[in-house]
Amino acid sequence: MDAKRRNSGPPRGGASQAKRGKTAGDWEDSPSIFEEELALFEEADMEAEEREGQAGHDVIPVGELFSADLNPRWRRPQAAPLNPDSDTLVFQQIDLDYYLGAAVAGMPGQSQGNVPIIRMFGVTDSGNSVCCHVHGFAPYFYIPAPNGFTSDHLSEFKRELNSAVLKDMRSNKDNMSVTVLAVDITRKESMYGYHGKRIVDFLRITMAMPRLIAPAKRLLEQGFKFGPFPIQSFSSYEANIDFEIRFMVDSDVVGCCWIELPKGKYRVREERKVSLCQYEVDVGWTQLISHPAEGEYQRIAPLRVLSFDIECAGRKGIFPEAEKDPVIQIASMVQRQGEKEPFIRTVFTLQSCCSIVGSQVLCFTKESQLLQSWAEFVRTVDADIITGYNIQNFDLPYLLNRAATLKVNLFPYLGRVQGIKSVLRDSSFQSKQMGRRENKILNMEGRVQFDLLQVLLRDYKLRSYTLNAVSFHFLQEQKEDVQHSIITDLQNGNEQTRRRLAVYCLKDAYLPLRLLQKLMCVINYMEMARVTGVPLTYLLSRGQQIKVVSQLLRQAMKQGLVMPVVKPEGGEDYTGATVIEPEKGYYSVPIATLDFSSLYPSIMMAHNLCYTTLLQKGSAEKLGLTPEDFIKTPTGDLFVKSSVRKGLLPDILEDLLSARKKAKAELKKETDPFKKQVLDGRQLALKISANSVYGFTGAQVGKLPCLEISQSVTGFGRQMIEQTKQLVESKYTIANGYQADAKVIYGDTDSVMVKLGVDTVSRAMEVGREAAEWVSSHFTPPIKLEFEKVYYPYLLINKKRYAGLYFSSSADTHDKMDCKGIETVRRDNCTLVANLINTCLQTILIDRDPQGAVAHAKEVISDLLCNRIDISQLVITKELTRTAQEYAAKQAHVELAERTQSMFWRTTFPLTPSTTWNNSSPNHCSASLSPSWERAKQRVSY
DNA sequence: AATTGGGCCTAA
DNA sequence: TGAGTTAGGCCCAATT
Repeated sequence: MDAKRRNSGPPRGGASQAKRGKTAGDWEDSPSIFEEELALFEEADMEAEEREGQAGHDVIPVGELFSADLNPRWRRPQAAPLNPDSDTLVFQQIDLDYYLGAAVAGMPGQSQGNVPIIRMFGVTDSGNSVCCHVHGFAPYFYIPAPNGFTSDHLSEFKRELNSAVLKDMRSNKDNMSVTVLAVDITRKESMYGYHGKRIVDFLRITMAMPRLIAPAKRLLEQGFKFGPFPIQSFSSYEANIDFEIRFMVDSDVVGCCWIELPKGKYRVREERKVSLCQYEVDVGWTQLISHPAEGEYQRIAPLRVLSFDIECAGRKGIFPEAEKDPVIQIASMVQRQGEKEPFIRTVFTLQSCCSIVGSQVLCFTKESQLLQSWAEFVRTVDADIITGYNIQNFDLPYLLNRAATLKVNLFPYLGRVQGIKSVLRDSSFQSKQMGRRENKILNMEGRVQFDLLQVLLRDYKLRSYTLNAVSFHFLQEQKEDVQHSIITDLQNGNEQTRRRLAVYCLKDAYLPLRLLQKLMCVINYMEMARVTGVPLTYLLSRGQQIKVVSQLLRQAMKQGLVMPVVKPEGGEDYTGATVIEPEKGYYSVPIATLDFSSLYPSIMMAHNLCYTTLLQKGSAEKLGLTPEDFIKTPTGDLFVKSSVRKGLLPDILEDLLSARKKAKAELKKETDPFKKQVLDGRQLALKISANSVYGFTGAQVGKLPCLEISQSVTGFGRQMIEQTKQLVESKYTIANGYQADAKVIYGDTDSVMVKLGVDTVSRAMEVGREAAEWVSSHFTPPIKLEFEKVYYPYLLINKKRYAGLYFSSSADTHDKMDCKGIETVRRDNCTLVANLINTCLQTILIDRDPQGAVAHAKEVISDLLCNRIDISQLVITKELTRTAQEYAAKQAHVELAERTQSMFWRTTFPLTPSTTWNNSSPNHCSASLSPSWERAKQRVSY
């Protein structure tokens, strides 16, 4: 009955409370700033509550019972009555999926059997949640109509295909009789290749369910016979489009856009609600209005973001297992998007726990009740976005497995649809960009899982991805200091030690929120969803390709073009960019850098490179085109000019880049910091999207590879960088009256580094600007060479490896020391190496003292060899996951000894001028490793 | 002792 | 079922 006793924590009182917690054990070292922060929330809350007239919420109930009304803040604001005849419903859609269900009377579409129904979840301006069932949209795809096909053949085709699909089904558990809903003749054109605007008949085949598309496509491909036509194989178009994307493209809905349901055009569900949302409505797919993200529709609804963290009582030295080790605490924080601080801060604990000012502590005697109550809490709070750190692969799976072990049957319903169980699945995701990645997947209909770790892994290259390291890196803040090994001891202590643990747990729930805010993740992802038109969830669960496909389909639809399905066949790699042979060395003169901005997108625009403009073999002759109608790219591929037909890809790129220009201009004018963030997120999304179009065409295992485009792009790029070098070196010469002969000392892909022969940074900037403008005039717009920066001095070590002081904003002071490709920016070296090289580079570039750099390096090496450096402090290599850490720790000794010295001798010093370092015996270091080093190596070699 | 291929990570 | 591209440095280990 211990935990049933009402908790007797000290009365709320800010600092005194915090101090009291500190005396509880010897792990306490410094005062916790975080606790003071929490206390500040409390004060703000009290003021808010006085205004709102609510009861205080810092009561600490202890026991077994749980009520969803424990805290009035948990529930969403009361939803005003909605009358579909007189009220328009407007909400921001944040998640979109589909399900198969019985048709709803009065809604368009099939009425027999199960039909696909699109489901949109969202939030209104007043913070009420919405579940919107969209009816009447069915999946479809195209095939070219066979020769001689007329509308008389439609019904026979349909009947034959329908029976073929039915026969093909192994089981027909839905007892379907109609698989093919409709076949229509429609005038379309394939987007692949230019064939003289040959608009031909296509059959648009509408199926009853998305999963019937693939078999229908396969049957038509394998050879299909109907009516008087001979057996033939049909290629298919747009048969590989996700149903959600299909719907969004066709209805002009983009990710996270605002949706309006006009009065009189929708129905409200009262009794037959299936969701937990406040409003649940039905609408026909053609009745909804989708607002483009412009003007007032750029805004973001007050979404509820829930961040949580769990603690488990593991056994000594063993990673917790859900089958054996209990969940002892769950901390949750809920924040409205756009607000500065979380308005719900709560921790559920197993056994009693002293109060924590600024947060609500709920104690439970039974773990199963803790779990069930937390699930109830999630459903009550009705979060739109769920975040945390590694929740996808740890916290959520652990909770689910634990709940299953304890048979907490009401736990695994975490989504917004009643009766849908949240189930764990394994998935592996593989791409060249991110390698092979094993992930757990949990369905939570209507809530977006936004695991901060996944976001960071995708968007940031960091040395370490622990929450602690990440928080320090971005927030200059760290976790509460609690070692993993003592968590179980804290739990088994008393209500004070559990309080210590709860503060730690709360902070781990709080930090992801802070990071989300600092990095503007939600805003940036929403803007990406809006720009590319895919649902928010796709951005974290899918790759780059789907974003381009979504844009391509939208653009193609406007012009009556359809996208073929191509079977992936890996072929030869094609040639990429040129890297100009570097004139390695140290330059104590200003080096100007000229860059082609958005090189690949601008090449595609300038030369009208696209699927729709590609002239395949023999096409030019067949179509009777004259040489004025098309161009030949450096790789020998032919594309028609925009005067014949403007390409889709150039159109998309122009839209993206002009939208970016607009966003940047608005950004400059905007004063509201929140709107500024949105605009900045948008311009970033637009830039990234423009740059990924090229990659999409070159993705050989992709949705629509076209190597003619990608190799032409790189071909033009190679030609351009070469031409730029020649232009600059031919104009800026002594013969032409300049101070010296200019020399391009290096260049990579889209940039050239030029030694102009001037002595000052400001002069280099002037000449650089002028040169860039002059060179630009030799290229087709929008191709543009821009002056970007001056390096002074500049150390050019090798291809893709250099460092220099970066001057851009001012000619008097450098903005930063810029390092490319060197150990300082690589994550496969220990920090000792990175720091050492960084110091050496600073000494060389800022102090201009190469001997000083050598002296420093010698000193560190000697410290190393004489064991004056504590090796255990230097262990940082790859810490990509929690489990990788052990391995990294074991490897570090060896890496430290071996990499440091070999890297030293070979890379840095031969290039520093007038170095006297003895380079004659590169094995010197390893030969003189001390016995203790040898022993250390012995210990870790296995 | 030099060469080669794989792994890793970065530049653009 | 779905995964953007190539160029290139440097370390390591195996091979000649």
